[in-house]
Amino acid sequence: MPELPEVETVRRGLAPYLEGATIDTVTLNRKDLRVPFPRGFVKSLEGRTILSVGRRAKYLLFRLDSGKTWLAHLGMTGGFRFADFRFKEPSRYYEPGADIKHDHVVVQLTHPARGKLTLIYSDARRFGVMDLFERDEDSPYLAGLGPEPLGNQFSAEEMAARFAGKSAPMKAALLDQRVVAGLGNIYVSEALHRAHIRPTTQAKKLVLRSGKPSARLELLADGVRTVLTEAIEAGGSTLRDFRGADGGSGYFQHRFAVYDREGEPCPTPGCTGTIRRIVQSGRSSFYCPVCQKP
DNA sequence: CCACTAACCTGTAGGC
DNA sequence: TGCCTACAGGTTAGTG
Repeated sequence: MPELPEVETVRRGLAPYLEGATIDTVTLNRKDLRVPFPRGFVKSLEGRTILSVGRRAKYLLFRLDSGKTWLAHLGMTGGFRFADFRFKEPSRYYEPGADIKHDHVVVQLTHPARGKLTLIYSDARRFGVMDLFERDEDSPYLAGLGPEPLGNQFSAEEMAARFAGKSAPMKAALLDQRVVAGLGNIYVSEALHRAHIRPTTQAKKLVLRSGKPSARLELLADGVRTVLTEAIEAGGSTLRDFRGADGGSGYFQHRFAVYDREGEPCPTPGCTGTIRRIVQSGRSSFYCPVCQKP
């Protein structure tokens, strides 16, 4: 579910409900997700007010009035929702019609204007992560991340510097969060298609001898920015009101040019190619063999 | 340092 | 219907 546009959509959905809200109770239904919850996690959240909901790459950052930051990563299947809840006992909730098997974190909050809310983190595969830290520099998850693709630091020149001498295929190079932070399997295929670059092309081939980016690398920087921006706009339009949303609906309304379209005609104007699927480092890549050059 | 694989975990879709 | 395999939006430890 979550690459950068999805996480940003979640952030925008959560912010109006969480900013200014005070956390009353936190219930962990297990002791870990991909890794254990940090020591003192519950105690550090309870009683605190959320000042803002931010995002870095695919990480959500809840800034607390204590100065600490609650970090959440959604992994593959993680999502937040506000429950239509009933409580039988203080720590056991009941939600009509919901499959609560994978609800791992239940947060009760009070918002000054919206009243009492129950926020639930659900994650079937448990590839998600939660952490707590004082300063962003202290977080092993945030350290080493490359530039935000929609920020000022990201550019073709920046990518050229990172790609110089790299023989790894572009697919792997763009999935590397140290190069650009926030792309995932879908948007790597989409951005490479826009730039007419094959996922198998070696990263260093897009860097000129002078060290400057090739024309296609310039196109790629634009492609990354535009595809992410368009996806955020598509997600934001249907998920603005986050209540009851499963975190994924709406997102799928964004139309992918090549992802999961094996056998379909290439959508590039005038192109006669057919989309192909290949596997690189265990993951699917989709591309057009006609308009995406090696 | 680089490139690649396996592993983490559960659910689902498709073939037979 | 059941059984089996392949695969799924992510990341990281381990290997050569």
